[in-house]
This record gives sequence, C-alpha cells and structure tokens, in this order.
Amino acid sequence: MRQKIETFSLDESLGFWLYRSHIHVSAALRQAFQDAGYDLTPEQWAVLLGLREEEGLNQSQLGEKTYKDRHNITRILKQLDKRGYIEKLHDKKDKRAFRVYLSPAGRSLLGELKQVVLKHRDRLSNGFSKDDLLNIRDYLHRIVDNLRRL
Amino acid sequence: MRQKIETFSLDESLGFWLYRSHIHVSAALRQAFQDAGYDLTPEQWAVLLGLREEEGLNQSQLGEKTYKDRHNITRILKQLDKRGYIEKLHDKKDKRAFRVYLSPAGRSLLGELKQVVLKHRDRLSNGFSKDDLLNIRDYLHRIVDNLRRL
DNA sequence: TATATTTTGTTGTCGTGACAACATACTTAT
DNA sequence: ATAAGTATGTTGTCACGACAACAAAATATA
Repeated sequence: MRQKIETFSLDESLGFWLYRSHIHVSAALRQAFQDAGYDLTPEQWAVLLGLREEEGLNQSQLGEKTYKDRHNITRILKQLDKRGYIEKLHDKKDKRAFRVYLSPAGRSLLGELKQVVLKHRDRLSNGFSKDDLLNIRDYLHRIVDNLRRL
Repeated sequence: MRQKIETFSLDESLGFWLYRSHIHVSAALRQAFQDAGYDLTPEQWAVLLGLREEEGLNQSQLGEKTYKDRHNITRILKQLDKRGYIEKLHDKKDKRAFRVYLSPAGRSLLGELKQVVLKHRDRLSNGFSKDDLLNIRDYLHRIVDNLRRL
C-alpha cells in the first residue's frame, strides 16, 4: 500500500494533478516559443494545429475541435489574424459564417516550429514508453468521457 | 499496434490531452459549485484547500502550494476575502508579509462543500481502480518532474 | 408565408494566468 | 553601517476561459 488516496486534500485530487501538469506543460511550451524567438501562445498554437488538420472550418467547428467556446475562438483568431497566420473568408452559402484557412505565413510557421514543438513533447514525455503514452491517453480520455456521459 | 503516436497533430499531443481533460474537470467542478448554490471558482477552492492543509502561510508560500504566482494569489485572496472566507493578518516579524488563515465562514464552507467535491471526484474517476489512480498520479508527477529537471 | 427558434459570430464583463514595474522591507556583503 | 541584492505584495496590461447580451442570418414550425 503506497498511500491512501481518499483523503480530502489537494495532493490527493485528480483534478489538481491535472491542473498542475497542464500549467507546467503549457508554461514550458510558451517558454519554448519565446526561446525560439516567436511571440505565440500555446492556445494560438493549438488553433493553428487544428487548422492544419482541417482547413475551411467555421469558427464554431474550430472551437469544438480545440475545446474553446466561440467567444474565445473569436479572440484567438483575432490574434492569429493580426499576426498574419490565418485568413477568414466569408462562407458563400451561409452569410453569418466564416471559413478559416491558414495563410502562407501560417503554413510556414508550422514548419518553422515543428522541431521546437517535437522537442518540447520529447522533453515532457522523457522516460515514457509508447505504452505509457497510450495508457495516459486512455486514462485522460476516460476522464473526459466520464464527465460527458455521467 | 493500436495507433501511431509520433504524428505531429493535436490528437496525438500529450499536452493537448492534458489541456482537454483539465478544461473538462474544471468546468464540471465549477458547475457542481453552481448547482449547489455557491459562487466559487475551482481556483478559489484550490486555495481554500491549500489553506486547510496549512494555515498561517504567507502569500508566496500559498502560491507555491497551489501553483499560482504571487500576482494571481493576490487577486484570488482578494476574492476570498471579499466573500469572507479568509483572514489576512500582518506578520509580526516581517512587515512586508501577511499570514493567511481560514475564517470561520471559510472553515464552514469547506464542510458544506465536502460532499459536493467528493461526488465530483467520484464522477470523474468513475471506473478507475485505486491502482489506476496511483498510475495516473505517477504519470502526471513524472511529467512535471521532466519539465522541472530537464 | 409568417413567426419562432436556432445558429454564427461579436462585444463586454469578470476571474485567472503570464509578465513588467513598483514600493516596501528584509538580508547579505563590504 | 551602508549599499547592494533579494523577497513580499500590489497594480497594471494582455491573453484566455466562462458567461451574458446582442445582431444577423439560417432553419423549423405553424
């Protein structure tokens, strides 16, 4: 028996472990971008990656993909637009909506930062086997599923 | 072979899994507080739990315990103070510092919300064995250690 | 067709995280 | 003992997450 976990405390809270690790990972990525000379937040990066996987989404769809609500997507896209990394085109069929695309600069940025991000990922998963990563992923997905379904 | 994980994408990013699960867990706790009729954020709750474990800390120490920098601690304590849950007393030896304590209302709140929080924790860890929880904790701690030490 | 509802996106507010600048006070070095 | 450096806490700014209110347009329904 390693340690009891039913105690009502911070150190024994799954939610707090998640908070703690998220904060550290996010700070490290932010720092990695800064060290590489780029003014980009982890959130902006996530949206760019989401776009890379599927361009032409509208803002709501992009929000679903990146787990950000439409208010936040609006503002993150505003930042990315200001930096010239994306293009918002009016949807021809739906006059309310935009379709969001990577600009050439955005596509270029993804290439430039690829090694930075891969290095960051290697760093935080140092000592993890592929099975470890699959286990973690399963655990984290199960947590989200629990909250969605229950 | 379940799936390759070296792909440079959002769905294969450990950091993004952490972000995703943290967001869901945090939203669920916020909702649980709201459903129970309390106006309290998960961050405020974390600070209260930190205080419960060790009262009389100064703000910097409390920030270390909860992984919040001193700027944010200042503001979170301001919220908790406004709601009457804490007391800030001047440190007698160090005139710069405060020592932070739970107020009677704060202590009472911890009791009132205990069942709400335990229910929330059961919900998100539904289907997890004690070993699963220990494994997750080890994984998440290893991630943080990797970022601290490398 | 006309009305009601839903969907898409924006703006504004608050709380929080990251960061800089600052005042105060403690600590260390000379 | 004085100066330099460090630590504590506050305020201000920007970015982001949660939430409300809103306008415009699409969709559903009567």
